[in-house]
Parts: sequence; structure tokens; C-alpha cells
Amino acid sequence: MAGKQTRDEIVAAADRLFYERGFEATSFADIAAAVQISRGNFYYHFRTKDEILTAVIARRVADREALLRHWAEELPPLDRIERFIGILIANQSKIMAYGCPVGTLATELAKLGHAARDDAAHLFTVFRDWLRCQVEALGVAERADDIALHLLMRSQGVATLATAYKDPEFIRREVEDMRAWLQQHLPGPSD
Amino acid sequence: MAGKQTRDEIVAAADRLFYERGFEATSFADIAAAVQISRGNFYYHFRTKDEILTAVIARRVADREALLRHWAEELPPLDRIERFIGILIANQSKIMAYGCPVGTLATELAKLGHAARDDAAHLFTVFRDWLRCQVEALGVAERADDIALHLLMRSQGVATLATAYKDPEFIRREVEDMRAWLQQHLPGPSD
DNA sequence: GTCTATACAGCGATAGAC
DNA sequence: GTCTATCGCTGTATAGAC
Repeated sequence: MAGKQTRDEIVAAADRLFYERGFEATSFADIAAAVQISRGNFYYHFRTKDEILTAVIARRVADREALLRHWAEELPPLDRIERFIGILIANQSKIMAYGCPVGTLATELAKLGHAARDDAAHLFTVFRDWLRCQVEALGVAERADDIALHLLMRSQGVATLATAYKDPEFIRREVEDMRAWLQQHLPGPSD
Repeated sequence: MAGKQTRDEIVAAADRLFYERGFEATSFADIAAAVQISRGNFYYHFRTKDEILTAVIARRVADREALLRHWAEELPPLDRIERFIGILIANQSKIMAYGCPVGTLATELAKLGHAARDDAAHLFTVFRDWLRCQVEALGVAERADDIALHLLMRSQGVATLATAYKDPEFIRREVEDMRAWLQQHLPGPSD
């Protein structure tokens, strides 16, 4: 039964390396070294690089869904969205070094013409649908999906420029602006 | 003197391939095949992959500077910025397929920890400084750089989501929103 | 300036012993 | 389930003929 644990360790290491170095730039040897197993053993668990990519994407989807579910249980709708925006602050060190894990993987797979590109784009949809639901819960009936996409768009833009310039003050300012924008696009308390 | 021409063809082909497939995923054989020369001849012009990357970045900087200078000569300041925003529409097919050439290269080199990462980030600065100048020309004395960064941020966000979702209607809507935002952040005609 | 031939490391992937 | 050994291919890079 140690097989399951080894497999999980491989996926966790691949998840981290695909994020930090990129999918193409990460070799089997890199992952095996990170988990401290031989390449031969590695191939017992995953026969191709595509298989491990699929497992990594599934892991990321599960992680994000669990996180968003957790927020939905603990916070009221507005705070949930603010928490989403706050990811840019909470993860700013990693974002300045490696960008957004969702956006950078989707872009890389699109360039590679990889079969899993749509699966990677689906990671965006996890956030998109969740954001739309929260916006609707705040009383916005129409254009809730547009608002969700706009928040996603801003997150991606901030992440990309944060990686290029590594400027925490830029991130702080844009996060504040996102929060103000959100307030303006929700029904006021008198509605 | 055919050497100069061959060299230009190599850089042009590498520029396109680095954009469409990524820097890491493009091999010397790919570039040589695109220019229809042998690998041996290729190495006469560029001895390492880093050398050709440097040449590609220099080419991109020169191309963008020439384009922006051209706009500055032909259009009034507000139209120049609108033209910048309009890149998202004019290049939407390529952006949906490969993302933004500036943002995707900067992100990839950041992940690779490549020495040329700062040079790639400088490509952003070409647009940043130019946008700041146009905003200042429209009468904004303070926060012109913040406005420039905000426009860059939005462009990057739209490009990333456009690559993931390939939705022209999303691009159209966000471009319209960028133009409206710009109008709101410029001094009114009565000021 | 352009070519062929080639060196050598690292890649993804397989076979088979334990 | 984990290992060593190895395969075939591709990657960057070089040497030298023309």
C-alpha cells in the first residue's frame, strides 16, 4: 500500500516542478530526484509524461475545488470574492517568481498544442463558475459571468506583470482597485 | 554579404517559433528547417541558443519601438493609446492561439531562471514608458505611470484568458471596457 | 558563407532482476 | 514495488571539407 503514497508524492513533486520550471522544462529525472526514487520506479507509477500531466491537472482541480468549498462554508459571499482577490497578496512571493499556476500552465500547453490544453483551461472554469455563483448570491442576476471573467482577467494581468516587475506596491495597488471595482458593480445596500 | 540576410532570416524565424511554440520547445533543428539551411550553417551565425534569444529580444524591442514611434507620428495622443488597446483586436487570432509575445516570453524566462529574463521584462518597459508619455500628453501629471501599468495589466489579463477560452466576444467586451476606463481617468474637456 | 559529419549529454521510455 | 541497465532519439554544440 506504499504505492499510493509514492504516487501521491510523485504528483505533488511534479505539481510543484511544473509550476516552478514549466511542464516542458521538467524532466522525469527532475521529478524522480525530488521524490528520491529511481527513474525505473517512476515508470511503474506513470508510463508517459502525459499521464503525469493529467494527474497533476486533476490534483490542481481537486485542490482548488476543496479550497473554494472551504471558503464557501466559512465566509459570506462578498468575503469569499475578497478572499479570491486576496490570493494575489497571500501568494505574492510565488507569483512574482513563477506567475499564476493556472494561467502559465494553460498558456504553455496552448503553445505546445498539447492534448491536455482544454483540461488546463478547465482549471479557469472552476474559478469562473464559483465566482459567478458568489456574484449571483450577492444579488446580481445578469452579467454575473461577465463579472467573474473580469475578475479572472485582472488576476491574470496582475500576476503576469508581477512576475515581470516583482513590485509588491503594484500588486497592492491593483488589489485595492479590484476591490473598489467589485463594490461598484454590486447592488448597493439601498437597492 | 548574404550573411547579413541569412542572419536576419534566422532571427525572424526564431522570433516566430519562440512565440508560437515557446523558447524551450523550439530546437535549433526547428529554426534551421524554417530557414532551410543546415544546422552547421546555423552555428556560423549563432554559437549558442542564448545568443539567438538575445537577438530575438533585441528584434522585438526594435519592432515595438518602431511601431510606437510610427503611431506617435501619425496620431494624436488619445488615438495612440486607443491603438495600443486595439492590438488585442487586431492580433486576436494569434493571441487566442499563442498569447501575448511579450508576456509569455517574460513568464517562460522567469520560470527557467534564464539570464535574459530582465531583458524580456524590458520589453514591457518599452510599452510602459511610451504609454506614460501619452497619458502625460493628455494632461495627467500624477499617476501617469500607474495608468500605464494598469493598461498593460489589462492587456495581459485579456490575452491570457483569450488564449484559454478563445472567445472573441470576451475580448471585444473587455476592450470596450478598457476604452471606457481610459476616458474616465483622463481630465475632462472642461478641466 | 555554407555544407556534411559527428561528438556527447540528456531526454522519454522499456526490460528484467530482486 | 523498487531497483539497475539499457535503448533509441533528440538536444546543443563542434570540426573540418568545400
